[in-house]
Amino acid sequence: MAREGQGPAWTDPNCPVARTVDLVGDRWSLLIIRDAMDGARSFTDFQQRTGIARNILTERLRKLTAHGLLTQVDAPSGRRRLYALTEAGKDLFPVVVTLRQWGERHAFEAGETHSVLVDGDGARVPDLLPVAANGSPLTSDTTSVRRHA
Amino acid sequence: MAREGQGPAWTDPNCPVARTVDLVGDRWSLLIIRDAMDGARSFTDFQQRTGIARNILTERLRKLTAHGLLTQVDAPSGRRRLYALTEAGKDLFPVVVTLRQWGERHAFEAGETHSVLVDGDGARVPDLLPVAANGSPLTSDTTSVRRHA
DNA sequence: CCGACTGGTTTCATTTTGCAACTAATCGGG
DNA sequence: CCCGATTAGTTGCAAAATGAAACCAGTCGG
Repeated sequence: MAREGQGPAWTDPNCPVARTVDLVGDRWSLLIIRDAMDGARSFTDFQQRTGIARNILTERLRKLTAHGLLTQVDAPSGRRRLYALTEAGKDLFPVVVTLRQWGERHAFEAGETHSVLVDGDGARVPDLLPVAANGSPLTSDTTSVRRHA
Repeated sequence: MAREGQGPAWTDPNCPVARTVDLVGDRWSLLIIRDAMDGARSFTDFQQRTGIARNILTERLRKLTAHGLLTQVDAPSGRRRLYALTEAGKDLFPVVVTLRQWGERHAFEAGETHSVLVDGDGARVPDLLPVAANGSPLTSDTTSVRRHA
């Protein structure tokens, strides 16, 4: 692994975007999180849903666990180990939702079908949009990054 | 490259999350997008801000351009080529914001400082939270994915 | 014409990923 | 109690992605 004893080893230590990407910005982690949010619990659940190679899955589950996004819990009956999202893991929900909504808008051709996220009433979840403190919509043009708050 | 002539080659063709991750879910693409949103335009802008290897940057800029997230524009004066976000690229803003906000909440120790996203008035942008059609807050426990809408 | 700068490309070493086969522990019957 | 299936990995190896560094061509300012 890395990032242990001393050095941060972050790609860009004081940018929150970069730190998050360091933790979940690879080809599989976010799909594992997505499946966990959709009810996946066991090693084979994740393996079958994502199609990830087993050794890589092992490594990702360990990494996500090590960074506090997943925990291992003992199954109620039997001795199989199951994985569950921690609070930090569940808190990635807005990230997964915005990724999904962007994909729905831009990664499908006109006629293609795709899965849809719905609330408890079966209604489609509305698009998430950043707003200012006063409620007006924001874009990258109307915001800026202030270094080192 | 790949994903051209015929075969989809998507990791999970009918999941919008997976398609988005296929396009921008690598170590660098989202940081390039982040920097573009923060004003980066030229090859060396991106290279210096991210620290990415030059050959990889070349490849990423081409990939993002090929998929319609960036465009190349000729500079007003001189003949340098510049990159700008397309509408689809700008539309990743909510993704970058949620990644940033998650990082702020979970990827920093108590005392650490980090950059902050502010609106035109200099006020911190409020946390983005998925809500149902009726306005009530949503989590992964109160939503579900309906296959193939 | 000179030297610096920009936007790459090329080469090569290192890492990461993926596949497939193998293993160890449990589980469900019969 | 033994058999075969299932689960959760591990191991070895090949293929692909990444990174560092050197190289190169076309401006640009003087």
